Amino acid sequence: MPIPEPVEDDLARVGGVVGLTRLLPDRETLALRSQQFHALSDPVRLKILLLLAVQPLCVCVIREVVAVADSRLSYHLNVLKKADLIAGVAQGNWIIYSLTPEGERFAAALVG
Amino acid sequence: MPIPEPVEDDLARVGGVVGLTRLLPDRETLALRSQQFHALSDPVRLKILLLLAVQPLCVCVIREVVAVADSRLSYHLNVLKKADLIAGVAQGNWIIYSLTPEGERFAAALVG
DNA sequence: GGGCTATTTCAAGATAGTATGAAATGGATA
DNA sequence: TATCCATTTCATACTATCTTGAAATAGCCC
Repeated sequence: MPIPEPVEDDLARVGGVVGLTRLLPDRETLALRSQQFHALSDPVRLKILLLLAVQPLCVCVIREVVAVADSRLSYHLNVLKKADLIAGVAQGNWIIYSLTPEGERFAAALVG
Repeated sequence: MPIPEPVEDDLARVGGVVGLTRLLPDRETLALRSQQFHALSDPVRLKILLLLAVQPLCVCVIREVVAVADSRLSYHLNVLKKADLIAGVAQGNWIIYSLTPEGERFAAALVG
């Protein structure tokens, strides 16, 4: 395979195509990361993450701020939950959501 | 609207629902960020970003490592390009892709 | 110019993600 | 128990994203 020279020189230094391939994370890690990024690929979910970065909130408050239908909000909360970015604990009739450690990491990167 | 007490106390401190709403970025910023996250929500694109974090590469080398069809690779490169995470410069018959500053930011966050 | 190569573009179908409203769940209160 | 309220679940329609193979583009070399 012919390769442009400036690329070829550096490529040799990292062990060629084989060397590059070895630098990549395994399939599971890539799947996990892409799931996390997917969870943040929507403005509604991004808002939720940023809100929970301020403080834990019940669904009722989140709904007021984000202004979407109940079922839609629930759907997006679930996407974030499945990506392990947020978690909810029942408190009487309410559910209070907060960021997981992973969620904190992303929120911090997003703000900073 | 009734609110669970532990939430209500903190909520008052940040200015209630109105205060929370003001903390959120504007629509364009949210759209930009969600586009960036979407661009990274796929294992193939994640691989590409990580590869380009090592060094600039032509499509031919990326294809070897990622092992997908030409048109499919081109599609994913374009998603990353539209999100302004990578950029390509033609070099003779090749196109050499590298990370943009934004792409570097994400790659660094991903590795660290 | 003619042929070769790297990469992109296009159109089509296949798949995945999202919105919506109605119904279900489950805790609280009386 | 009956009722109310916050939230989720479900079914369905809709929309966006992805894959595939074939064709197009554009630079290089003879």
